[in-house]
Amino acid sequence: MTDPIRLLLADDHRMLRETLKRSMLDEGFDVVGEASDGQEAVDLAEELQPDVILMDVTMPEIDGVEATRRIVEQRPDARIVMLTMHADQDVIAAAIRAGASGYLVKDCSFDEVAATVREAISGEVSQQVAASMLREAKGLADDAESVITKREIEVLQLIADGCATPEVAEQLFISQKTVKNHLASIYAKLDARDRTQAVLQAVRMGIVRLY
Amino acid sequence: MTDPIRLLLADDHRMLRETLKRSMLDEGFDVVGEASDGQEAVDLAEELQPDVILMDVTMPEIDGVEATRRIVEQRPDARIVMLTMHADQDVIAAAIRAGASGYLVKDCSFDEVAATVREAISGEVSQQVAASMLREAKGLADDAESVITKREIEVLQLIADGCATPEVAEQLFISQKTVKNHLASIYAKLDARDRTQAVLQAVRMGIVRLY
DNA sequence: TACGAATTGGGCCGCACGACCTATGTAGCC
DNA sequence: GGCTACATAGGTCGTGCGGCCCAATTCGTA
Repeated sequence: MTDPIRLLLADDHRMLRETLKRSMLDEGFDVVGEASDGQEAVDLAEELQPDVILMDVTMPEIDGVEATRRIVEQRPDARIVMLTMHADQDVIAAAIRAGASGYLVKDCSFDEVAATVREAISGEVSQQVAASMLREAKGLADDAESVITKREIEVLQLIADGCATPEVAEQLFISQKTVKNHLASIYAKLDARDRTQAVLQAVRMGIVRLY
Repeated sequence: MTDPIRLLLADDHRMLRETLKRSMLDEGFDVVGEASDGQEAVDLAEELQPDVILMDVTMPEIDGVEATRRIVEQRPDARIVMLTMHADQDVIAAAIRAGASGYLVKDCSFDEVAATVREAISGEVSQQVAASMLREAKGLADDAESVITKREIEVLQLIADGCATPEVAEQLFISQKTVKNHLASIYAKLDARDRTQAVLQAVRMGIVRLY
C-alpha cells in the first residue's frame, strides 16, 4: 500500500467542500486543506504542496482557471482537477491551457471524482480532457483563444451587478463610449450579441459571480 | 434510540447528491431516495413518504419551490428543507409560502444541514426562516407576493437561451408586443429594469435554468 | 353572475444599445 | 525602433428596448 494521495479542495460552497471531504477521506484520500476562494487556493497550494488539487471554476477573488494558471506557473508538476457546473467547451479549453490535468462536471458521480483524481496522479487524462485536447489540436474549437481582459471582466461584473452603461462608466471613471467598446469586444469573444447573453456566458464560464 | 430519520434528497447535481448521501448516512440518517429533478422529487415524495426532504431550488422540469408546493398540497405534514446557492429574500419568502420547513444556503456547514433536518422534524424552524416569517408578518418584504406566471417563465427561459424579442415572439406564436408586455410585468415583479437583470434574478431564484 | 387575473394585442415616445469605422496613448516585447 | 495588444474616446446610424397609455378575450372563482 502506497502513501495516501494528499488532496487540496477548493470550492466556495462549504456544504460541497465538507461533504466531499468526508467522502474523499472515506475513500482513503488525505484531505490536507480546504480553500474557499481562488487566492486561498493559490496560497495553500504553495504552502501544503498537495498531490492533487480539486478546484471549482466559479470562485470569488480569483476564478479557478486563473488560480490554476498561477499554481502551474509556480509548480509545473502540480496536478489540478477542475470542477464546474456546466460542460462548457470554452471553459474546458481554458482549463487545459491553464494547465489542468483533469476536468469534471458537477453532475458526475463520486466514483468518477475519485477515479479522475487517481488518473491525475498517474498522468492519465480524462476522456473529456483528451477529447478537448484533440479538438484543440484539430483547431476546431480554438476560438476560445479569445482571452477576456481584466478590464472587460470588470465591465461584465458591474453589468451583472445591475449597472447600466452610464453607471459602469461612472464606476470605472471612463466614458460611456469606452464601456461600449469593451462590450463590443466582449461580444466578439464570448460569441454573444447583447449584454444579457454576454453576462450569462460569463456566469457559465465562472468569469463573473452572481450575488 | 429512536428510528433513523428517513430522508429524500433532491438535487440535480449528482456529485452533491452522492457526497451528501454518504455524509448523511454517516450521521445516522436513512437516505431512502434520490431525485435529480423536481418532478422526480414529487413522485418519490409520494411513493416513499420520507420524514424530511432536502430539496434544491434550482432543478430541471419543476423548480424546487413549485415541487414543494405540490408535495405540501398532497401531504400538508411533509417536512421540506430547501437548499439554494444564494440567500435571496424573495426565494426564502416563496419557499415559506410554498410550505417549506427550513432553508439552507449551500455555503453552510454540514453540521447545519444535519441540525436543520432534525429541527424540521421536531417542528422548529431555522433562524433564517423565522426571520423571514417575521419580516413577512411585518409586511416589510412581502413584495415577493408577485408570483411569476407560467407564460412569464417561458419568456424568461427563452431570453436566457439567447432569444431576442422577435425570436421569443416567434417561438411562442405571439406578437412582439405581447412579449414586451410580459417583460414589463416581469420587471415589476422581479424589481429589474432590463432583461439582463430580470434573467439574472430569475437564475438566482431558480426560476430559469442556465444550460 | 360578476370580479379579478392572465394572456393577448395596439400605439406612441424617447433613449439606450449594438454595428461599424477611425484614432491616440501606453505598455510590453522581440 | 517597430510590433502588437490594451485601454481610451469620438462619430453615425438604425433599431431594439422600456415606459406609459389603453382594450379584448378567456378563465377560475368568489
